[in-house]
Amino acid sequence: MVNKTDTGLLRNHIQQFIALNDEEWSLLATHLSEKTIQKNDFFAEDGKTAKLVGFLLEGSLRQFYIKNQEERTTYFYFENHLVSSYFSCITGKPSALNIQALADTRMLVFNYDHLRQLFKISHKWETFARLVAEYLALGLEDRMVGLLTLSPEERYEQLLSSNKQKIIQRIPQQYIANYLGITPVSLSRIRNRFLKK
Amino acid sequence: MVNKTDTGLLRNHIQQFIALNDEEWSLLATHLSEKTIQKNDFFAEDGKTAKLVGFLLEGSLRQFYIKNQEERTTYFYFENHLVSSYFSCITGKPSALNIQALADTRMLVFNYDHLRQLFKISHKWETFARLVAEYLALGLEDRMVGLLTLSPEERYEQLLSSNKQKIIQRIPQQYIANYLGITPVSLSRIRNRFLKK
DNA sequence: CGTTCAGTTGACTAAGGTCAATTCCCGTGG
DNA sequence: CCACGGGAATTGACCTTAGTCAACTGAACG
Repeated sequence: MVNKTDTGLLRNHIQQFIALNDEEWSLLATHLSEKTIQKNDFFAEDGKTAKLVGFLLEGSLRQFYIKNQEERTTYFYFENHLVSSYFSCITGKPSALNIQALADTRMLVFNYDHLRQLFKISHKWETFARLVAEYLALGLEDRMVGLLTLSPEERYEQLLSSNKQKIIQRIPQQYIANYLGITPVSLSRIRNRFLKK
Repeated sequence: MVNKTDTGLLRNHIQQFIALNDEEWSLLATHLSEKTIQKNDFFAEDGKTAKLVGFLLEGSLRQFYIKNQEERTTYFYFENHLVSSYFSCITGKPSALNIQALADTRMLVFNYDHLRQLFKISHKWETFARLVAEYLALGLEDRMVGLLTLSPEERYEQLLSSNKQKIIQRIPQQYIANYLGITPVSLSRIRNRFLKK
């Protein structure tokens, strides 16, 4: 059911945060399973409590909130990254956000509650959880500062020159606009202005 | 030098995150000292590596970035809260932000490196560090979603109806405007529109 | 070929930014 | 007690840019 190549990718990913021997790794590895999501189906949905953490093997996902019937995209996920409705997992409350597959998607999944057990009994897994939270906070800070200090046009230019080329290459323009906090129409104009420079 | 009432406040604050017995507490308590900062002086400064974590006893501080010679306020600190240039502490790199006293300020301080030692040897302090990071990430997510989904006017209304009354009451309007991502002139107009409703 | 949906373009509107003048508030010194 | 100075906040005039709505284009697909 779960193949060794895939679990190896996840292990490598986690080992960017902490060093693991086989025994420590098996604490999580024995609880992995595989999950596929069809394009446009949801990994997490507004109002539902999310329990699963995923590790993306193939495909991509889009994370968004809904405010006044409008979507606001906050994140894109690609291969080799962990995916979760983080705040629902750690608080146990219903998710306020949606995570939807932009393409047919394959992932390894485990239950966050199991991870929670692990970091109660294992200092090392607790360290992992800390580092993930710190990593997340760093990313959020970055995004917040961008929204606070840059105009939509500057945010687009920053995206172009960032290491997030995957977003430019693989995400439809309307979602990129949404991610930048503007309408698709405005993004089109910004691109137009930008070409003329 | 450090009085028991003050350290008690910090212990209470930390115990909102984790339970501590006297021995565990003393691991940190023995490394506390007091620090005062005059109004307009800095607790952390752009370009300098920050090592200290503070616990605010009296006063208030403002945290801001500087982009194109303009300040962008991201946070206000009040009594009974931890203060630090978090990302400088955890990464060891120079701080990108400034933390400046808005009034004469008194705090307890300890060195982040000491805390880092603690969570290497103590699972419980590691848990504390995780919970702080999670708390921070939650707050940042909230702020980011606000910037992405609300207009400046809506952000101001949200601030009014939030549990952040201290900001309204104690922070000069120009800094509030900056925190909302707008100019003082615009905030003044928004307030004016708001009164007429 | 049509159908559909993403992206572009045009005309108009709304809201915040900019710059400058004015008012308000508060503390200081005569 | 009043006059003055300085900083914060307000107000007015004008500018810039994103939003809205609608029409149009173009590529993908059956």
